[in-house]
Amino acid sequence: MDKHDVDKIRAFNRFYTKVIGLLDKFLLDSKFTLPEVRVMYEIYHAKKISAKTITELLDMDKSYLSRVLLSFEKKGLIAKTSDHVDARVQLIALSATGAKEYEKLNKASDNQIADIMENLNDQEVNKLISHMQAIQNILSKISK
Amino acid sequence: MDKHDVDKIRAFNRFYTKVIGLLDKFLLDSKFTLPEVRVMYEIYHAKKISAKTITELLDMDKSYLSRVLLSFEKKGLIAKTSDHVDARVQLIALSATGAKEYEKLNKASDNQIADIMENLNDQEVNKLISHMQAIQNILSKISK
DNA sequence: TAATTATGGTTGACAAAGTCAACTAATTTA
DNA sequence: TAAATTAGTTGACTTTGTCAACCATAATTA
Repeated sequence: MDKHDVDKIRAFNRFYTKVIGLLDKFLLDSKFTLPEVRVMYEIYHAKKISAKTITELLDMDKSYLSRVLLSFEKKGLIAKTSDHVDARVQLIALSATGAKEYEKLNKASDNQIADIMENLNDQEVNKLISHMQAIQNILSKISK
Repeated sequence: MDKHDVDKIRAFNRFYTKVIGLLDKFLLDSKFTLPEVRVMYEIYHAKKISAKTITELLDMDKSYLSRVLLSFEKKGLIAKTSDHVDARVQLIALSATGAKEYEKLNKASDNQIADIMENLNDQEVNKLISHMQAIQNILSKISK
């Protein structure tokens, strides 16, 4: 792989770092921080999940996560039930309130994306998505 | 733009957030922090640049940048010269030491990318890059 | 099976990253 | 030329993230 290729990949990384930063910035107006939103996402989609699994999925420090979860508990957003098989493990789930909050956030985030993509026509959107999927396909070979 | 499209875009964003996180993590082993490296990048490529411009390019708080630059100055990595036209402006450039440090970092970063991409064959690399460029093309219409 | 080691999670103490507002000095604008 | 703006610095602060010690439970092994 030559230097030129590397440069192009790094250029894309810088470019996309900004894109993500732009999108994330908007979340800052919500009641939740970025890592909080990510944690909520994982809980919401797993329905029931251990703290350990979340740290693995998000590559997040367990002490940090513990505090995030504590704050969720105080706000009544999650419920913990202990695992029958392993008493060390606590299974976390969103409460009804938590799920509602998450869905609200999620919808706002969807709208933000849709708003931004307004500037593209259908063909461009289709192409964009297929390029994204192609990248995921190629790169998913690597992380294995 | 329908919900399905939005989902796919957001999935890619999550995916690529992890990719970038993985690549960035490696920089943490260097003498510099992530924002420091980004600032060095801008100074290196502009050769001479004002703090203002850096804040715009990186969307960075000016007070934060000011401290980063201070730390660079203490380490002898940059030199400031005042602008002849506007005495409020200080033009920042990397010192010889600073440029050398940056190049070292940059090379290490290049190697990291090259290492990772080892797992792909030439065709995959070419496709990856062309997908990346296509995305940049499409999305650059938006940020305008 | 008793002692040791490993694991999930919490806590305290801290470091890094980022923000906000007030300020100085220079520059523009009215 | 007085008022408003701008580039950059500083102080005080919050948020984000890390590290190590610790507790309780579980798994391993002697």
